[in-house]
Amino acid sequence: MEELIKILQSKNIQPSHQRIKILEILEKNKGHMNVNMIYDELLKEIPTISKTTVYNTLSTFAEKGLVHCLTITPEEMRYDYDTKPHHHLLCTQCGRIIDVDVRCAYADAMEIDGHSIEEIQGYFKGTCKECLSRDKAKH
Amino acid sequence: MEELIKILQSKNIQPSHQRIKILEILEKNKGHMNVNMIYDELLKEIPTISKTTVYNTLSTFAEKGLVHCLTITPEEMRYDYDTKPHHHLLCTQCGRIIDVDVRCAYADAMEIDGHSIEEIQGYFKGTCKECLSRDKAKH
DNA sequence: TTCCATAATTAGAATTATTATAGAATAATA
DNA sequence: TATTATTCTATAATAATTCTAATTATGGAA
Repeated sequence: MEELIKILQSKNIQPSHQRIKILEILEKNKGHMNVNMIYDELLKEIPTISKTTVYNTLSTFAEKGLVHCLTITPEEMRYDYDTKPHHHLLCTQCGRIIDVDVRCAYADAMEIDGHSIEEIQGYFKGTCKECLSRDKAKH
Repeated sequence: MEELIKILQSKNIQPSHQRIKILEILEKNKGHMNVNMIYDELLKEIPTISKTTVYNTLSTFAEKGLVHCLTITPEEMRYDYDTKPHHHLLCTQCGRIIDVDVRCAYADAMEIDGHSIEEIQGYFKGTCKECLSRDKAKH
């Protein structure tokens, strides 16, 4: 709790009740949640929470570098609390988004072809190993 | 014209009037068009074209491997007629999506961490060199 | 050519993520 | 306490995409 507040303050974000709870959810469910997942979790603790607040808070978090926005699934935004450079696999069978630790030559590059780089997004579409072995078991 | 038909047939796509015109537009405007850009171009030639047809056709093209879908701009899908592996830069200033020819170690990989890979998407967010030099000129 | 079956196209409605807006609640400050 | 700024909420607006049902085009067979 105290730690969460410190994290917010270190990023110049005023630690409101809602923001602390949203950060807490991101800490717990290290994953790639979308707004609805976060909203549903929040409802358990703050029944009056508004979805707009979730959107606003996540925008603020993204601006201040507390989360990364993932545009992987075309229909919705995902939020990644892990801001270290890494890639993702979107499993086309089970729909999960899985971290992939690739050694990307451009991970720390500041420019490429004369363009300046602020952010790298890399992801794969395919079938995750769990789905692969489940498929195999069927034969 | 004949060539466009051959391209469609080689991918097992029936060459209808609409599909040929859409392919023609993709050939001409090698870029990363969204549905509205394609739709607006089409209107000049087929005033009765339906936006649903554009969506359906592009889905078909993507299924058959004629185009790649780019989920870079969060608000809309982009379609890339260049299906050779390459990356993209989204310029946060002018909004353009620019091809970036990176030598990615995973470009031809079939699997990673035990997951099987069907598709790779890599892109950068930053400022393109044109915007950079325009900014410099101002000082 | 004419008929038939199938696939493609169309228009409009439905869905859904996200943003905009404006008022209410809360916190900060003096 | 009074004032002010910030945050939060509910609702409406926007816009991309999908769904649906009816219409039209297409290719093959008689």
